[in-house]
Amino acid sequence: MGYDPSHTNFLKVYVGMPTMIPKLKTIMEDGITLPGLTDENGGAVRGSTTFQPFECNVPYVLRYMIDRDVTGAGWLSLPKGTYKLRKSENEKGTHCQIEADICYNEIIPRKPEGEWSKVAPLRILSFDIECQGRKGYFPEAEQDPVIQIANSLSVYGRNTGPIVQNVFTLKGCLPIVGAQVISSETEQDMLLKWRQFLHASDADILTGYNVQNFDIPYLLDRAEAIWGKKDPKLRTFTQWGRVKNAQTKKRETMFSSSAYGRRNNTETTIEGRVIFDMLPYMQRNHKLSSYSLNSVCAEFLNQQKEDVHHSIISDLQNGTDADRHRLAVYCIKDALLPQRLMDKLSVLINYVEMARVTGVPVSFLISRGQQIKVFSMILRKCRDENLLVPTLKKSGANNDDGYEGATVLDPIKSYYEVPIATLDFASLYPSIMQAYNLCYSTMISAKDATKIDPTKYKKSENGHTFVHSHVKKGILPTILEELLSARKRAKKDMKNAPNDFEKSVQNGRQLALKVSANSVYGFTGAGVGQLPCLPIASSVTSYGRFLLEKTKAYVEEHYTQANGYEHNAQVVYGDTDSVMVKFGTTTVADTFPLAIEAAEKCSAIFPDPILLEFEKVYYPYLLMNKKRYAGLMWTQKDKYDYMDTKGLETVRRDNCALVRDVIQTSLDKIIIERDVPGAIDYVKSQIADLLQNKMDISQLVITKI
DNA sequence: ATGATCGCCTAA
DNA sequence: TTAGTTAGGCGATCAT
Ligand SMILES: Nc1ccn([C@H]2C[C@H](O)[C@@H](COP(=O)(O)OP(=O)(O)OP(=O)(O)O)O2)c(=O)n1
Repeated sequence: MGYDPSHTNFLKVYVGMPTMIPKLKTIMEDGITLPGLTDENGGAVRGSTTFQPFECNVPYVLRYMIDRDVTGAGWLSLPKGTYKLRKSENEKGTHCQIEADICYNEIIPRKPEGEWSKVAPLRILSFDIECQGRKGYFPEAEQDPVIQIANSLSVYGRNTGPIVQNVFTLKGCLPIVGAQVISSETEQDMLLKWRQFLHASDADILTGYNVQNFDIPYLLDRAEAIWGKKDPKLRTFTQWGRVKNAQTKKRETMFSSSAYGRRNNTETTIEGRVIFDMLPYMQRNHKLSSYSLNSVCAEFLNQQKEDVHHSIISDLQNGTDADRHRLAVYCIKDALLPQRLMDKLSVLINYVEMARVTGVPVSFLISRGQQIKVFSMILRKCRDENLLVPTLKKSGANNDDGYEGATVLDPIKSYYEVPIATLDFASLYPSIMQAYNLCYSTMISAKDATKIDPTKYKKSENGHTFVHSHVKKGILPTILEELLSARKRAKKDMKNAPNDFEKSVQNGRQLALKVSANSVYGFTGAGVGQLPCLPIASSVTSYGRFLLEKTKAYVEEHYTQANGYEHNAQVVYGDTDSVMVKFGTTTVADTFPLAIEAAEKCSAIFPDPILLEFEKVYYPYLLMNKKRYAGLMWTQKDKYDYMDTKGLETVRRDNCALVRDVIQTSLDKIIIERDVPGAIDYVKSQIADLLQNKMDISQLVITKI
């Protein structure tokens, strides 16, 4: 399917969902407004109340075909309404801008399941460049030219592998089996030929490994260096997109979040093509000790790549056609691998789902964080319900001292050689928000509460008041319903996965949706954010603390000898939403029925959809400290699943290999073989070896970023 | 010597 | 319009 560039030009839409809000809709009887959405709670009411409706031209709406045809996100279409227009003057004339929150997410009807890839056969171009000279980023230097560009073009949803593989080389190169070799005598010629190929390939998605921060900017900077800013050839070269005459532009951005860390990125805009770099994808979605393409491929593709050390690249380039052939083979491999990773890990399918559920363009899923997703969902729902979302004032030093979080029960540290059952709330915080209808749109002030019928609201554990869902169902609970049902689908797919690898892919998908659901709660507690509302966040955690305490008390009071059970149950540990219970039973089989019953009985005393689940038994169980334990995990009566380790050195990445290995081996001895003396002997012998310098130094290396 | 604080990473 | 949340262990470093 060809791409019609006219779609990328300006599209006429109404833009809405203003952030400058004259007055919030009053939805309660008795004239009570909902402070969660008014200026009372920090919302800024700015601007006048009367503005004319108008139309405007919005560029970039259809920038990405993947969002136009597949996710439906990326639209700015909003209902006709009254919005504020901000005018500014400059030498070119009057410039108009709408003061509006962009609703990214008009959902387009989805094609039947499984057919979308036929509807939009996305073309993926994976590429890699090779530079001569020093390792590093020196595009201006004479001696550091781009010497090769390898490409692999494939069509998503067709399991045919790459439909085109080629390599552009500077100077001659021997033919390569399965790939086209296009040689140039000058770097300029090579770059222009590559740019021509890019257009011919008409890729929807550009991928590679670290292309975002290296290959793409290097090509652009290099082009500028060899042609100079003024040369029309530079203008030609940088037209990579689908809009005629549009230059590819890059800019430096900074992104820092506690989850993803601090990152400096180069963001490049190519009209009509999404840059989807596999390196940041890997860093965000997989916890690894090394993110080199080599180790990632070893892990996920069971494939090693031949490495050409950068110090000999120059010699090879200056050598014969056969030498350059060796380089090219290596380069092609590097271009192919990211695309294969993408395929194997179902990256696009999973990200398209996430984009659809949350209503943000796919590109945001790599370049932005959780806030934009939640905000986008809020805007979407609010638009449906005719609610307005305020723009809060830039809150300088807002809520300095945070709020109280979850309880972690004091562990009774021990090595338990009896079964310990784990009872766990399913999606605790999201289900709390649903059960108690916690939302911006349902919160009322204490003063207002006195004015209405007490059957209509409930005070949370820490004193904030929310109306019941029969009065007004909250926005956030509705959003959570959707997220959790998406997660349920993912969990089902995980259960039905044909093999372990597919299972782990589905597990990643399921976990990503879980994090997004938990981020709805996190969003309300994010002091630096678009719409913080600490009363909601702290109510959620206070309910959580309450539920955990109740559960512990119920189990310990109910499962007693006085009530006719063989032993008194004891909660030995618990964290946020789980309790570890020693029922006093000695076999896994005896523990199951008790645990199942306990979970059911507890669930019954809590409102829907709060659900306490019996998930697993640990037997044996080594409880070291808060957030540090290990145990053999049983989800079925007859055989254990694997050893589950939490918080111990073996699952941390800030240790040297020796520490990890020694602890892993001793844990194996203690928990699987149940040989404590053996473990002690082993550790002693290892220490002796260490003190006598018998250890390999590589075992002691701590790798830091 | 010893307790407070910081950096890092993880559990939830 | 950059950035979900709190709790908490453990080793290193600082302040006394
Ligand atoms: N990244 C996370 C993980 C957890 N939590 C909070 C909200 C969760 O509801 C609660 C319990 O976390 P769990 O890891 O047990 O996960 P859930 O209960 O949400 O899901 P499930 O137990 O169904 O896997 O802790 C959070 O805010 N952010």
